Amino acid sequence: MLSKLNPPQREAVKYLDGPLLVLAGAGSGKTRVITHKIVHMIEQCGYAPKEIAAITFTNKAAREMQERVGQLLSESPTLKAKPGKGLTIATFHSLGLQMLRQEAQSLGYKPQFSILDSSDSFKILADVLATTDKQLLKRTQWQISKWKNTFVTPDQATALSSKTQADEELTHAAAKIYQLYQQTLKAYQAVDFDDLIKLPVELFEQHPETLDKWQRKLKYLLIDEYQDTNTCQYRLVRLITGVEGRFTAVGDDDQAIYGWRGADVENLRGLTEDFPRLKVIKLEQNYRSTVRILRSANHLIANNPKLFEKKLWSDLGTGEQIQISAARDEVHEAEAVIMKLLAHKFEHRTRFADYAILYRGNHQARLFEEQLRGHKMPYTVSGGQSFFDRAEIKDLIAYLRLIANEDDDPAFIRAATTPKKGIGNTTLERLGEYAASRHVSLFEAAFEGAFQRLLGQKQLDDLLTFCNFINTMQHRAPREPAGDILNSMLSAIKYEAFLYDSEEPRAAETKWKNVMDFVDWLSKKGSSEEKNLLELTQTVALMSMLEGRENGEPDAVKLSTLHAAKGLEFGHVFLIGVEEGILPHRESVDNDKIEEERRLMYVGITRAQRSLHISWCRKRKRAGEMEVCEPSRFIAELPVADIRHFGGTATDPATSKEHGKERMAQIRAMLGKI
DNA sequence: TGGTTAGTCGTTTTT
DNA sequence: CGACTAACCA
Repeated sequence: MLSKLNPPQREAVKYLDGPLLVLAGAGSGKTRVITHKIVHMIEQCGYAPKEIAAITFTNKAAREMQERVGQLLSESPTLKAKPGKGLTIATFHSLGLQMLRQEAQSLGYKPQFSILDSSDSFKILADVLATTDKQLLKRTQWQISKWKNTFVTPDQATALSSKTQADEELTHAAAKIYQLYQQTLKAYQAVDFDDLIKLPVELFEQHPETLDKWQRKLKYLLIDEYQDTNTCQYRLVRLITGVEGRFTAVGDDDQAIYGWRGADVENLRGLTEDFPRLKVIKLEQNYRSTVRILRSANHLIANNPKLFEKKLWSDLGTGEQIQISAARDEVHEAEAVIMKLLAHKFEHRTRFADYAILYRGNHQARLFEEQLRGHKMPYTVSGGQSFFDRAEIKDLIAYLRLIANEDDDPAFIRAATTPKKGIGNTTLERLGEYAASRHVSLFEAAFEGAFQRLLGQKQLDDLLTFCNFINTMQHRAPREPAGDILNSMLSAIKYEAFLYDSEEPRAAETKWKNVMDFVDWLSKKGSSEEKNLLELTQTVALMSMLEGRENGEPDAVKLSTLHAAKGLEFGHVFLIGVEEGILPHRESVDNDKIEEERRLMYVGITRAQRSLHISWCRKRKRAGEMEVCEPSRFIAELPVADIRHFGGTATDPATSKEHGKERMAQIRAMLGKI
């Protein structure tokens, strides 16, 4: 097995004498190192699968790694009998969830606590702050998250704020809100994403015996995308792997693109200080891209200060020049890119799946989706939570959350009111007031006689019908298959009829299809992992549907944000909207975040194996108004010899129209022949 | 209580 | 331009 690796890769796989940091440039085979190391440890070094945990950054990466390890294990001649069962391959968040679920009691939570996504916690904050000021709410949310990730308690936050002057009042207010927010979460028996990492850390620091238990359980950690680790996650790693540092961290400082989420590249440097015995291995051979693509990437990233010196090289041939096209506006850009893609596909006899269209912000996908649909081309959009953000899915999840955890008031409110079932604002307001005065959940309050006397007969009947329904589901959930319960729940609440009542037929149809997809996916997951509905509910909060749907469309053009594309590779990449204000994003330009934007561009470029097309618009519609755009400064940072402009450059707009037309006609003619 | 309508508001990236 | 909200009627 090791013969398939190059010398530094092999060294990284075999090294188990102490903490190891693998600095792996883009496309240098870092996943390969992790997967082979896992198998090597099981096969050659006597590790049991359940003693190893590999931590990835996204669910997608986790699933991919799971597959690759499974593949390697099944090929292994010595391990025929032993499957990789018990092996942990998970994101930080789902590992945290696993720990939290088992240790919930010692933190004052029940095991079936709810997990809130950022929009849930946003709503809670809006409630607590009693404001609709989005800016303020966003800032507060960000501040609280930052406090959580640096282990500042509400009390400490209050003390801290008195030292500063400028936004003392603001910070002080935020500290107060922080406290209320935490109390609210506890009352709902809910945790937010930050808590999933933070609470295990606190637990381990306060209960050495629990830490000891987990240290003995997880003997070795492999961490992917280490440059994206935040301080909290790093602390968790240090706790689990102990002073000996039983871990391999794999990362690339040039691909650090999650600084805004609290990830700190300093954690990479911190490793060398915290673990003096740290061994560093560099992987510098790129197995992915042509020389031109790689040279462009290197040339660009050379404008950033270096943390670790490394020189990536490739022997995959020079390859084509990088094409840089200017489009008249964003509609033309989408049109031109799709045309170009079709022509390219025809010319090179490739598959749809060989192409990716990458962009900075999710909304940029829309026009391209329209074009792709118009041309009947198969495509998939990856962009994280979009599926779970859909109203119809959130509706169902609200029911699931309430069934699993009756203290979850936000879920109660959503489920009680969608679809409408005669429970209106007045009823809920009274219920809320009563529940608050008695310090119980909405669900519990509904059953109390003192409250029931406050309602009219019809209101009470409607409310109790709903609560009794939830009660029934709570009893059935642990016993029956997830799929059965979901289906009977859907018919009980008449969800399909509700959709067709309140939507256009077409919209209702797609929504209902989404619901059915969701149900299918959950029931499959339930039976394959032998989990009941209650257990599934928590994991659902951490999933993005992407993985469930990807299987459906084997040969499709991939649309993805640059963030979501990290770790993936594509034969041919279109990098779109490469303009000032978008690729170095407006907000980042002011805030000293240019370097991270450059790394984002770097990530985009290095996704490409064979060809790269960059496009930008001379004009773009923004909030209904046409706005003049400039090409991104990053385009000027590419090596001149490796790029070729189409449709003119920033300083040379004259040729654009003629050339564009000519090129378009060419492409149309070519397509006509098919 | 629930649906409709006329205004307002604002667009990074994700677990 | 479109998504989301707050006041307004049935």
